[in-house]
Amino acid sequence: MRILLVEDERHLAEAVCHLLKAKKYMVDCCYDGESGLEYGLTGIYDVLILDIMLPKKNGFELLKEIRLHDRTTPILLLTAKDQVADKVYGLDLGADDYLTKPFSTDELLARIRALLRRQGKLLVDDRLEMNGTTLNLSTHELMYQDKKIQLGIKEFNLMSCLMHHKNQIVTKEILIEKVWGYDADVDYNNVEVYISFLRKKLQFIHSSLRIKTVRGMGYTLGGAEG
Amino acid sequence: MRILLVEDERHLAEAVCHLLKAKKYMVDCCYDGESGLEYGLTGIYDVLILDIMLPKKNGFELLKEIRLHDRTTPILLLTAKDQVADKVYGLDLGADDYLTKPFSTDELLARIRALLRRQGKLLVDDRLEMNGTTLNLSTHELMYQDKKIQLGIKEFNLMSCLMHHKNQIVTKEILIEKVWGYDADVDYNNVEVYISFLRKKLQFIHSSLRIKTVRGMGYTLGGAEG
DNA sequence: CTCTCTTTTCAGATTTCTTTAAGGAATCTA
DNA sequence: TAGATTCCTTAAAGAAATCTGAAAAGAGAG
Repeated sequence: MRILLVEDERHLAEAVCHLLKAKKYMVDCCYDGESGLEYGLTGIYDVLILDIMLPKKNGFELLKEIRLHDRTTPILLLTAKDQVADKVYGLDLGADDYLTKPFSTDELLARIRALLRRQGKLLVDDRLEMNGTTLNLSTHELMYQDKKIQLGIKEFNLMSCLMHHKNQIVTKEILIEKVWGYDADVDYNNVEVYISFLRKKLQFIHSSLRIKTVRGMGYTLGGAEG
Repeated sequence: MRILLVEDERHLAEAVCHLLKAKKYMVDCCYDGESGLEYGLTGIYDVLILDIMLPKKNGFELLKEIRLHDRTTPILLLTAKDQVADKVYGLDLGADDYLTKPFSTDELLARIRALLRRQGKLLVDDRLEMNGTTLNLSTHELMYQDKKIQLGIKEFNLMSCLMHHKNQIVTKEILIEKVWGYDADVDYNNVEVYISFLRKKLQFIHSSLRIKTVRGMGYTLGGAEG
């Protein structure tokens, strides 16, 4: 799987590039619209990620020109926050999806997987694993040895967040942001309820993972002993 | 299976279109090179059938431009007479096969089947199999042991899509794209209704397959246990 | 045109997920 | 240890997605 990233903010580009490579994608990165067009037209990419605000040629122009010649490669747009108009315009021009900055890494990866899946392409690294317990990112099944159980969407997001931060403390604020969204107004008790659900399901499949609570701080996912 | 036919002789186009539909292919038809290009580049077709003599943009140009962006979709050329030069030129440009007019219907169908088979889109004997349940791709019959039942075209496309993605989740968006077409504006409920039809038919033949719903995501086809 | 089969639409029933609420347990503080 | 705080768990209300039967609309054959 080869991905083209066109993004002029070096920091962000670097970070995303690193993230994608860690997920076993091959990534090329451009920092302006002109070179983006050049690379984009080669047709060798499985997904294109385009920022809207770009030097030399903005994301819309880029998108338009690429779509003149290539209607199929999935394109993901990155827009600044709250620019709904941009979103609509971009989708009209032929983008397949969009993501507003700032975005979470999970969100980005999920969108990429969705685009690839829609194309019927094989996914790379489609599961998270920890101590023998596996979370299938496309079916949302949690599995340990031969037992598995289906997670709901909230349970799934919670679990994947914990697994991404294995052995680290994850605060309830962070969990709320990942599971309910950036500006959600949700009681802490909701997190507690879902943690409870997850613990039950982990137990059900006899997983060796434990969600430990760190009073006043949050939770950490770890093995049975620690 | 979706086929694009680009042919300006209305009579012939009509006839071929009718023939293919009778064979349960989904067929779209264009009458000139420009719209042919537009449709051809969508990438949703399993086979492209291009006439050489076309208004606005002839078959060779069309072929060339399509092959710039899509090297895999099988292309069958229709040439006027026994123009060996045309044949060679066409194959050089990336066509997969050619047929000289006039041709027999059987001949056309055989070429199409051959192209599809070469792509691995059809199994050797024209059927998809899973856990003892088989879907006959040419008669559209669903069979388990000695019981069988006829599927309609929509039911069939749905079923084959699920069988192609066995044990994976298939979203309603994807099903709509595959069954109703890429730009179809179809309510989710339609998918639900047809899933319901299929479940009834699977039950009728006592198949061991089950269509499991993954709430908020889509469906997956699996064995009885789940 | 009529009949039949397919497809779509609609609406109520059903299932599953989410949130709220409350009592009890655990942990901390003074 | 008493009292305060935080967390756990369960039950039940509320919301949303899905299922499904039936009717309406459409398409094709004769």
